Amino acid sequence: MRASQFLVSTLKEVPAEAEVVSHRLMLRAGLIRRLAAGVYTWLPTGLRVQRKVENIVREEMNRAGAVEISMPVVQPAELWQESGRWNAYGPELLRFKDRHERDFVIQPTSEEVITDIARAELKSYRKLPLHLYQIQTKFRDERRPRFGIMRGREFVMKDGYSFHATYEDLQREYRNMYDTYTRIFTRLGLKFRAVAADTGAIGGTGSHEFHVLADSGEDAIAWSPQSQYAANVELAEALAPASPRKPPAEAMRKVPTPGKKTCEEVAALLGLPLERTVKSVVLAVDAEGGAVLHLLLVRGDHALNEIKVSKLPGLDKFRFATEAEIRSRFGSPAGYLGPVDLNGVPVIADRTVAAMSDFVCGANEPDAHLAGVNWGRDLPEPQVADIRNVVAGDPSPDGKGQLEILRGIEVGHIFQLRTKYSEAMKAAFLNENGESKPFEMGCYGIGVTRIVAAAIEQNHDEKGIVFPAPIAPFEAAIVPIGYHKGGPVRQAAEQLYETLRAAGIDVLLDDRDERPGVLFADADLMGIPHRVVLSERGLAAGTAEYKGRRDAKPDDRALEGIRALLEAKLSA
RNA sequence: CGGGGUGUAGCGCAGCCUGGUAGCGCGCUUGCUUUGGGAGCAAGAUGUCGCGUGUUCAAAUCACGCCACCCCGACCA
Repeated sequence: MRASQFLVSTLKEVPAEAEVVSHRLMLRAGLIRRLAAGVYTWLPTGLRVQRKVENIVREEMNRAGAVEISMPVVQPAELWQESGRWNAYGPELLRFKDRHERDFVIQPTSEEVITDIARAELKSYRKLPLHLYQIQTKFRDERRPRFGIMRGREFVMKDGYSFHATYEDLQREYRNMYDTYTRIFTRLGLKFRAVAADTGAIGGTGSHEFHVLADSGEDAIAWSPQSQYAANVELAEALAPASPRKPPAEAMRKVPTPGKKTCEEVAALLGLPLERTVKSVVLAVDAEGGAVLHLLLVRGDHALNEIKVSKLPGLDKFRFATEAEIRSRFGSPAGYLGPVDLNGVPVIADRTVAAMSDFVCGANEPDAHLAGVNWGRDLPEPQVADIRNVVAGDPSPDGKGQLEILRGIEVGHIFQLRTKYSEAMKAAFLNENGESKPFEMGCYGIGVTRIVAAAIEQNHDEKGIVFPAPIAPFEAAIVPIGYHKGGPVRQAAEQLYETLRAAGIDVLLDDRDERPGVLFADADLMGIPHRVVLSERGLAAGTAEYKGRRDAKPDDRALEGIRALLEAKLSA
């Protein structure tokens, strides 16, 4: 591609709308332009990147035996009513009426349509298994679109759905997809990790997320360097401390703590480490006859895990208690609450808290805390559960090593749906015995457009994007200095351009009539991985200058060897 | 949806407090010079000051309403 015939639309200054680095760089490098909140035009440079991601995904899906299909973006409401998601999905599902006042949606995913296809086309076990996928525009009317393409409302997703006669066969395909996703993200040139995940609202049993690692990622991943263990922090189990609880060493006493409401403030006032304090969180469960309050305890430096809490019996529909509820039940404002003398409020202590002795907690009266508190002696032994997020240094749940915490951006998710949709939509096949059975289903998603943003979050520097070669808009750039003067530079540039194109290299010839600084800056900003500079000076010596995007300094190379050099770099 | 903030040229911003014919930088156009890291000089073009209503002789500026967008919290690829 010649830059003069392309649209290189770079920005020196950053539009004020962008806060996160990938969003800023995507705007500056001319990959995208905003059209509405969470809705973006993909400019030619950006679309090249998106297509390269798509093609790798498509190749690997095909290689894995999946078959491409294309389902409508606009789907009739009837199917969604049939699956129950018309009511269950909420306002993120974009709905509208056509001219006949019939209800339609824009697909956020396509379980309904694919299940409808399956029940019509897959009537016999002889047609199973089958895995159908599409790479398609999705729309989710997010509460708050943000971070540019990372959490847009319109985005491109690869969504695949597999149909099986047995659970065993679903599990086989699930492992197949796990391996396929691993190959895809490896080929994309990204640092990533597959983690065990919560199944969330989609339901089903097994589930893994694939995260691109980046410090700016929204998700926290717990993993053990000593083993294969990796899980979303939402899910990772916090084991009970290995050492038993120490016997009481202090007497329980009330200490004045005026105005000190947080564990941090109380620990600082008393000169104690935060690990000696206990944080009290009041949850409410609405029931007939009024809300029932529960007191949950985690160590002062730990955080409550709401997903774990919601899995406790009776707490699946919890909410945080209001200040008024707390005052009337505890006789104290929030900030001074504790588990001692509670007259009947159920207490659930985290495993770590249950193993603490001589700890500090609220006294259930304003401006006072209790110190030297001990289970058994000062208050009854509590109900114990795992209700906190793991932190770095916790023992790995598989018993091997200590956990570390990584930040990640979720770009893929695989689920075993089982028969959730096939039963709801009466999608069944006849087995060998002539019996009608609901399909065992799996579903598998990859956020194609999000991958572009995640790749940039993971790979950038002060000059701009540093794309992995497999998804860069161009694999290499030829930057001729003085192209418009004609002469040997122009001639050599044209010749090299043809040579590289003939070798199958996706190269940009920057033939724009700009000063060298502009050309260099743009090539860096767009993240083109390899750059070849041609100048009169170099050509006189038979050399061109090569620089990799991550290299600190350029190298002079024989002009003749540039093609072989790039081929070697690109196949590495 | 709750909380905070911003809307002035394609982009980044000043002007608003204290009302009086709209500015700066970048970018864009033309010419000359320049040509190895976002050039210099000169001449230009580009604005319903987010929208509406009100106050006023006069509104970018004051008041009220609306809209859009951004940031922080609860969800997801």
